[in-house]
Amino acid sequence: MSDTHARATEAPRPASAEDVPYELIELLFFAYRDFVGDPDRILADYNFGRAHHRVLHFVQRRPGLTIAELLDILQITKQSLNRVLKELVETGFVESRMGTQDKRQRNLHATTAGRELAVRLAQLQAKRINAALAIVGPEAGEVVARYLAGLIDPAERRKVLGSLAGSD
Amino acid sequence: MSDTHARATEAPRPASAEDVPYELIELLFFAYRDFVGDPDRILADYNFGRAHHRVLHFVQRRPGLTIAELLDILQITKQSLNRVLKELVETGFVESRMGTQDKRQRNLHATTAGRELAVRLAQLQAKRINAALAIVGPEAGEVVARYLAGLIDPAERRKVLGSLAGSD
DNA sequence: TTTTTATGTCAGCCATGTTGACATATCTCA
DNA sequence: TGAGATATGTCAACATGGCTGACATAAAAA
Repeated sequence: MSDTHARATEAPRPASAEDVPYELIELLFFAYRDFVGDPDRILADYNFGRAHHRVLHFVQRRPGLTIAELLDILQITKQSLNRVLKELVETGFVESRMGTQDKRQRNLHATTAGRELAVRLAQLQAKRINAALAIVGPEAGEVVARYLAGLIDPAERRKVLGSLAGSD
Repeated sequence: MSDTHARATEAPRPASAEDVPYELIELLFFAYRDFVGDPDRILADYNFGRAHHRVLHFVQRRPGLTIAELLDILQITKQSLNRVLKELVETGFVESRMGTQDKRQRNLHATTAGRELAVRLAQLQAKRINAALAIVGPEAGEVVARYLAGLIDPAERRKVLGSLAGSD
């Protein structure tokens, strides 16, 4: 892909003038748009939005998660988190228990209802993911996972991958 | 991965109870989060947000795009689009010309400044994408592209893929 | 005991999505 | 030609989910 079509009279390489993978950039946009679109419709029935979904998802996947850990995952402010978390607790989808070791901390858990909703949403997304996998071939899962991991900030990557493996 | 560990006494399959690819679901979240994070910092210097970026990007990639086509791509309302588009036009990054065939239409074009900004942002994202590609191996690009295409709504897919090819 | 840490909360702002209503110019069709 | 459909623009109001800054409390740590 580098020197395939030598351009007439040009410098060794204009840094990265035009090896921009526009196709992947746009596919990522379209794919993500539809990927998060599925749950949105269901969440609307509960008067929840995407923010609620993200919180519920990670609480369900990482039982006992603390507020600080959740903030680190979502990379939003505690005020933003609190708004949706409070609603999830008040409506009985998430439980917030005082930490046993450190009583300042809160350990978050999905309730039965929370678990059910989270799983329902995850299955919806799974359907789409597995359909895509069926098109490309199942061996693509591994490749795509490593590719997506490669898109994560290098500084974050180790931590994220560790938390993925741990909760699996 | 299907029947590897046969479960003792269970029905043929509970529909899709637990073959949920949580790893991919979460990787998609983290990857997209960081992928759109890069441009955000630059856009802030221009008092632009993500919405401006998306508009500028597609206008630059599809010169002469009409309002209706852009709305179809972004899947937002014309009021939402108009707010950011107006700003892009007023600040000289996008030009809106009356259609030649159909004078009701507007054909959108990036100005020189608009093109420069769009390319700069695309190169930033390209850096990340190419870094990920370098990790997985260049042959992954093809696989990932087909996978991401598979995530797009089937009803939309043909149209989207057509527009990608056309603008390449 | 003082300080730091983990969390909660109030108040207000901003960006970007939404709906609904309505205006204008232009095109199309009977 | 005249009626209706179409493409766009715009006003107003509202919802969601980010943000900053300030301040409060309880518990841990120094």
